Amino acid sequence: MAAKSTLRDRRRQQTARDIQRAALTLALRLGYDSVTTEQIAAEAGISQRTFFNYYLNKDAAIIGTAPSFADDTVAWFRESSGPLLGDLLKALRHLLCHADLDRGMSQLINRLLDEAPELLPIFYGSLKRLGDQIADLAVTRLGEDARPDAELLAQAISHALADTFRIWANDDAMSEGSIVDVTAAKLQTLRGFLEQV
Amino acid sequence: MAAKSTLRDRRRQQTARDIQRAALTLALRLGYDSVTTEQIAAEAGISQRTFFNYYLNKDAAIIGTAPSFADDTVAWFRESSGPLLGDLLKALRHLLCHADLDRGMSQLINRLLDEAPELLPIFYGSLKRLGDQIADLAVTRLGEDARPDAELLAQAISHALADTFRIWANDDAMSEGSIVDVTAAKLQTLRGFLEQV
DNA sequence: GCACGTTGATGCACAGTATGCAATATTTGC
DNA sequence: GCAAATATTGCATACTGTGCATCAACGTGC
Repeated sequence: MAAKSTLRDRRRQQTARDIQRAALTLALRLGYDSVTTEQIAAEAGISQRTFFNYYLNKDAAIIGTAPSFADDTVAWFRESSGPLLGDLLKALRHLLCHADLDRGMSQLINRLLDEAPELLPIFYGSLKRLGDQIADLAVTRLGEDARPDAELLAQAISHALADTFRIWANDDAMSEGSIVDVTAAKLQTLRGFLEQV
Repeated sequence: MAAKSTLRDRRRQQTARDIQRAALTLALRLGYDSVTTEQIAAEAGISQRTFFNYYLNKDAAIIGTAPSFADDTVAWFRESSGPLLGDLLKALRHLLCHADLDRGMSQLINRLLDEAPELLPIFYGSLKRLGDQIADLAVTRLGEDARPDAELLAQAISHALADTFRIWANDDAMSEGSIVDVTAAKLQTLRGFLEQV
């Protein structure tokens, strides 16, 4: 799952980042709608056709590619018998530990989201992939019948995580390690609301 | 906010439904990707240009237009001092009461979602509009500072509501009145998960 | 280091989405 | 009925996204 570290793969990853950076800076300068995929490709030094080899669409280029759970994390989760939410958060911790987060890029995304809130659905939608993975994990414990409930939980978690990312990106004093802690706190706030029936 | 019941508005609403029905049946018959907006327009008896006067894009035509809270519901909510979640659910009850739900159309949507799960994001995304309204309501109680938390709560509510709609559409024995009850139950299940840290 | 298989980059053609604009038809309010 | 307001439509156009064929670059086994 990790990069194979051959020249080809390193270049591939570099190009993917170049494209994302180009997309973000151009969108910040000219507005997301005004920027064309052709411009982004030009700025990244590739052809438009190659742009679509890297990202399925313009949205995806802005957000970049979300990380996935490592196989051993999944294996650990299936075996563990701790409390569900606690274990899910631990799995997230592993994920974030191995993914090397780029605060600079996150800040660009944040600035763009501030200027163009209509892009928020894209942002949250991008976390859907991660949310699906969380739901899959939860289903291994709850059983397939509970998938809708697992998805509801997973969606709440990934939403809270997305919020936390925005906080982290804008607060240099905040460590990567505390991301999941803040997410957990947000989820407890949510729990509080759900009790007020 | 409700239809002004002038000839023009009745026609407008009828055309909107015709388009949605055309979009759904064609998508079910031929597959969502294969259907073009031109085909949908033809099936609905209008021009392609008019199609885009009614819906901003192809996705929106499939989902239709989500209802909004009535002004008096909003007014009531601001004055009420009941528990937050309870009042939000009451507001939803009012909303569903006044919106005339079309089970047939909902069933079509459901069948389509079963065949093409890749459309689920569109479906949940369409509830974002409703989620935003719920968040706005909640913010009138919690204050603007708590908007991220309000949005987290609102998103959980609208997700649970969307799930419930799917159940309701496929279960003729289920009454409209019990929709919010089932939604509330789902939210309590979620609360249970959030306690398992 | 060389030849061969694999993978990536690119140009081109093309179908489809979506918007602006101007002309035309329909509805409404008076 | 008539004028103002609003809806529908055709047309031109910009842009997104895909399939396909070709060419260049890399990796591998020898």
